[in-house]
Amino acid sequence: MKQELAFLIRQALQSAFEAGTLQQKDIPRIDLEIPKIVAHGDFSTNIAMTMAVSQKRAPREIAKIIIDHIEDPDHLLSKTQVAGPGFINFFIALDKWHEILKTVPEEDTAYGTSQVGLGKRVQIEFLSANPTGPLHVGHGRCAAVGDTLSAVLKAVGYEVEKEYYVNDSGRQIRTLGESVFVRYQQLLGKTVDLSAGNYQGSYIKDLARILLDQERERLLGMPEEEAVTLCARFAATRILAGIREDLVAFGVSFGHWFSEQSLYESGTVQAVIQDLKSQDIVYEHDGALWFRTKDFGDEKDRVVVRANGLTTYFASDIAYHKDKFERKFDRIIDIWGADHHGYVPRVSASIRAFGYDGDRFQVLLIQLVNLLRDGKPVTMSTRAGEFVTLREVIDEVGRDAARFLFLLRHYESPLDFDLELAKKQSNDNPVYYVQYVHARISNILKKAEERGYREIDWHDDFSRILTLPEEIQLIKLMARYPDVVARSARLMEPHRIPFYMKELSAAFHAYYHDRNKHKVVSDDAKLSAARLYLVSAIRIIIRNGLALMGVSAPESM
RNA sequence: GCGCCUGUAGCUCAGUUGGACAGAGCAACGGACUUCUAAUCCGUAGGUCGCAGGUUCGAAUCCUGCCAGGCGUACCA
Repeated sequence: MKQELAFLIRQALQSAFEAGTLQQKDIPRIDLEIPKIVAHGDFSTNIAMTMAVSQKRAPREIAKIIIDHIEDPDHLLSKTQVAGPGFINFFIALDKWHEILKTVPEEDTAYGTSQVGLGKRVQIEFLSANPTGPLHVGHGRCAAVGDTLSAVLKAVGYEVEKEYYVNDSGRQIRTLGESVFVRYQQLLGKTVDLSAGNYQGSYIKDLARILLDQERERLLGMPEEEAVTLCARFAATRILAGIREDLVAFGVSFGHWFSEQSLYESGTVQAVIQDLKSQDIVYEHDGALWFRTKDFGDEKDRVVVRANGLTTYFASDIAYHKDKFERKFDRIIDIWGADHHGYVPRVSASIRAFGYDGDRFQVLLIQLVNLLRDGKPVTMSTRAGEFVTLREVIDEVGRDAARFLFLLRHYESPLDFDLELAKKQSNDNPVYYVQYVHARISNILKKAEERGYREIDWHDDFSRILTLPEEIQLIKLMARYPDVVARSARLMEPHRIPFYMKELSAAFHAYYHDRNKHKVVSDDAKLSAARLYLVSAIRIIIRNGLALMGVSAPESM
């Protein structure tokens, strides 16, 4: 509809140019927005004002000329007007809105989807929590945002691949192994203590106990190095399995799990370093091997191989991102916690150093979650073992509420997550407000079915029946949904979905509530059919939107 | 010090790429259940959009400088 209107305006400009009523210029970009005030029409454009300078004429004059040149063979518009300093307001003909209502149940689960992604392949890597401890609340936000963004991108026609990068190599894994080995020895009566750098959480003890059951005292007879390696591998595998279970409970699935260790085992990291050497992108200094990231936009050069011969985390990340590009994605999106933001320039630099198009790579930085309990901050640290797990949150608050709450904020804003509040609020939580719409409509449809109304097909009479301002308002809101999804995808802002859902829900609840004025199922069969069609369409959008968020749509509550 | 993010109603937050008188939920106050489910609805009240300049027809939005908070600034991951 917006596109149709933009097309009409473009044609009007063209014909004004040809008629000489406006000076021939390039046709500018046409911005159409939905005015806040109903009296300002369904769409509004500031085109006349932006053209005022180049045309050297008053905006209102230009607006008038454009309107005079608009040809509208399909009768899309019912009214146009020049307003304020030079806005052109457009009023869409009523039956055009009804045409959109008609399409909602026809398109059903596809309503809201589009093809703007053109089938391009996008890879989205998110969460990627180290397998050194269970997922905690902060991870929940990344998981919810990443998963919903994936769904949104898929809805607008991208081919989306979700990936989890498993940091199963390096020092933190070794530390994990050491921690477990200490606990294991303690269980066997040895007097060894955890060092400050070790993982303190009680889950380490649990892992040691399971290990003891499996291996008995076998590890004591091994060289320590070997025992720690065994502990590390055992623990990481076990923890990763737990993470997968938590993600199942949270409703998040990944198409690919990419192991950091595999980059070493296949020799990829070493090959990449050789490659860098031959291209003179790295140099030696103080015994270490440095990447010339500064030449590619980073503030300074970065170490790839330390003086002690060990590679840095950056080394495998270079190899990893090179691998991503070699997998020929059109777009590569990384979602990281904001505490990693200093890392962005060096990864981007490494990508450009290989000659890849840096614009195809984007990083979304999710601001951190501040966990509160009764308004007081709870400090979280995986290492110190002080954290609230995602699993606990799912169990206490529920998956639907948790996902909704995580999405209800722009990802660039820090999020205060108060556990007690989340539980207390569970009754006036926005997620129930939206789900309640689905339940209410489901109930109406059930009742209607008892009275003989089955699947209702569109009838052209409906556009003459559904004419109450509230009904038109609802239809206009429904018509906006595909735009909301497209916009959410383009800006990579999943929070737009729940905000829209709340708005649509509010409009429905208000409509539903005034049952004296417009009860859906009444004695008037035609009217009932039309309104049943309307509410069915609303239910479809609620269901589709909740699906994008990974939130269930209950039949009853 | 430098870099990234944030600052909008008492609280939690939106704000359609610079538009018309700044919006919602919660909290406060006053109302609505003989129902297609009140997990709902209607109304009242509440703002110097952190501060100060600048850009222009027009700024919460863009630029500059301050102020405040968070995060980062390793041959850690």
